[in-house]
Amino acid sequence: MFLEIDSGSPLPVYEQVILQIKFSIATGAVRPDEMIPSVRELARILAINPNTVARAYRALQTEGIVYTCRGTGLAVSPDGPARCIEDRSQFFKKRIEQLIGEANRSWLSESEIRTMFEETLAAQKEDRK
Amino acid sequence: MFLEIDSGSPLPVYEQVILQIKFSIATGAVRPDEMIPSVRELARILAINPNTVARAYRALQTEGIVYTCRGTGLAVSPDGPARCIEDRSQFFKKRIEQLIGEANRSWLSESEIRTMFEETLAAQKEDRK
Amino acid sequence: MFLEIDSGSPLPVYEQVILQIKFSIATGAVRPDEMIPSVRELARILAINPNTVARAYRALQTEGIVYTCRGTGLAVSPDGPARCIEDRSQFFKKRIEQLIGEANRSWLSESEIRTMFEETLAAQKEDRK
Amino acid sequence: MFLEIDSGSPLPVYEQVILQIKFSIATGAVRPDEMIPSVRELARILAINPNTVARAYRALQTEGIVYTCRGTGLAVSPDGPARCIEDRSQFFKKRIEQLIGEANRSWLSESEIRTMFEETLAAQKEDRK
DNA sequence: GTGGTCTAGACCACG
DNA sequence: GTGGTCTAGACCACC
Repeated sequence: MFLEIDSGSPLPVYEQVILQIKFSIATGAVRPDEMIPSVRELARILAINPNTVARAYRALQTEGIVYTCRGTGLAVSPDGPARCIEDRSQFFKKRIEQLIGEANRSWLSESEIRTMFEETLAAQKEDRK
Repeated sequence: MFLEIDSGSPLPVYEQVILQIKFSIATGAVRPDEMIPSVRELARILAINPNTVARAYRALQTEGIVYTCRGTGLAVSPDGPARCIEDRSQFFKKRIEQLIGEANRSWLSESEIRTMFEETLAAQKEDRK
Repeated sequence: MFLEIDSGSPLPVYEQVILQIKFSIATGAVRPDEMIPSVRELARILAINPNTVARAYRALQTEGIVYTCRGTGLAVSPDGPARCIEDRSQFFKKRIEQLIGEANRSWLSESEIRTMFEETLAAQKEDRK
Repeated sequence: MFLEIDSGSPLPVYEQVILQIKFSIATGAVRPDEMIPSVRELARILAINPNTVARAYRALQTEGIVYTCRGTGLAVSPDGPARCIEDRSQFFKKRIEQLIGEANRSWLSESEIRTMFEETLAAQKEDRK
């Protein structure tokens, strides 16, 4: 399990934690009934306030992605992976829809936006090498 | 000149106004030294708070995209179009970088994100027919 | 609109706030599209921390009971009343089921538990006179 | 002696154990000077943490409901039954008072709450058939 | 050790 | 003025 917080992102930290945990579950890094890091531990690792982590965990719990084992911590729900894969998909679909919607409203042509997209994709691919 | 506000968007209203005005200038809908709508008029047309419009106009002014004609209103600067075209480009590049950055952090593959992008592009194209 | 917090209750304060707001909506004290008290105001009235109120309000929002008017506050959703009436019902049904379940497990007879119930009902009725 | 733990209950497990033991004593399933199950045995039977059972037993001991037989275990005090019957009564009275108090604060009418109560009573009676 | 609640106070974005 | 985020630190219940 490997989490990454981008403090420069417009997304609030607690939402990034939610997403990253979901992604970890979606990719199978944490399996059903396995425990996720404790609030305090994750807070220490990410160097953020435990309350921020707790808030993210609370959201995951009310969503039914994880469940509490009283006194011992939080574990991934049996149907967690399926939901997380779906969520990830939905998340990016929404973002892309917004992006393209704005492009349309700004009269950017289809080919212009596609070019930008492909260029950025290629550039980031290069970065990761 | 044709503006469109999406109240459901995560972008704050005043930013949408800024963008839409810039886009109008970039596409040539308003030309240098032409006047843009008054604060009150635009607020009425878009059914939003005049303060919000005023804030957007203030930003455009400090950016030098528009200039004041004492007593009569605001007009597009001579170098407005060039700057707006550049801004629009920068705006979308940043958005796309964020999107792809998040996709990477979530372990979404290049082909998955591209598929989503192309599907949404095709879907919205269909909608506009 | 009239809210009452019982600091001696086993229910956490923020949940009491959620319930009381829901009850106010259920009984029609606040109508759809009407605004509910601001976070700071309610915190002052109830003499609790604004964060506690904010947490309750956040929950109501994610439940779709209220919606945000950016920069101005929170208002009751169109379908808020219906949902709140249903919620209130569900809440008490669950509590009663738990109570009677425990009574059964403790081998308390039906008549014994009914007697207690009616006595308490009568006693509290007397109190309110 | 027959104990039942509801892991979905909002009551903590150790309290459920205390209650169930008390109820067993109240109904005469275990008589004065008879021994109650050992910590390990009960933990095994209920499939819960021995620490949880130990905590419940400690509470029963400090309340004087049970006493230690050095080296052999715990037995019911001579005045155990009387105290347990009283405790059971007090427990349910408190619960009912809370329930009706909340119903009042939520503006639920006397007849509404009574109807719910009687319906649940009838439903659970049906279930046990 | 675990999560959960609550307080206090700072800062930001929005209208 | 509004809500939203984040930090810091205290206290509690549970296992």
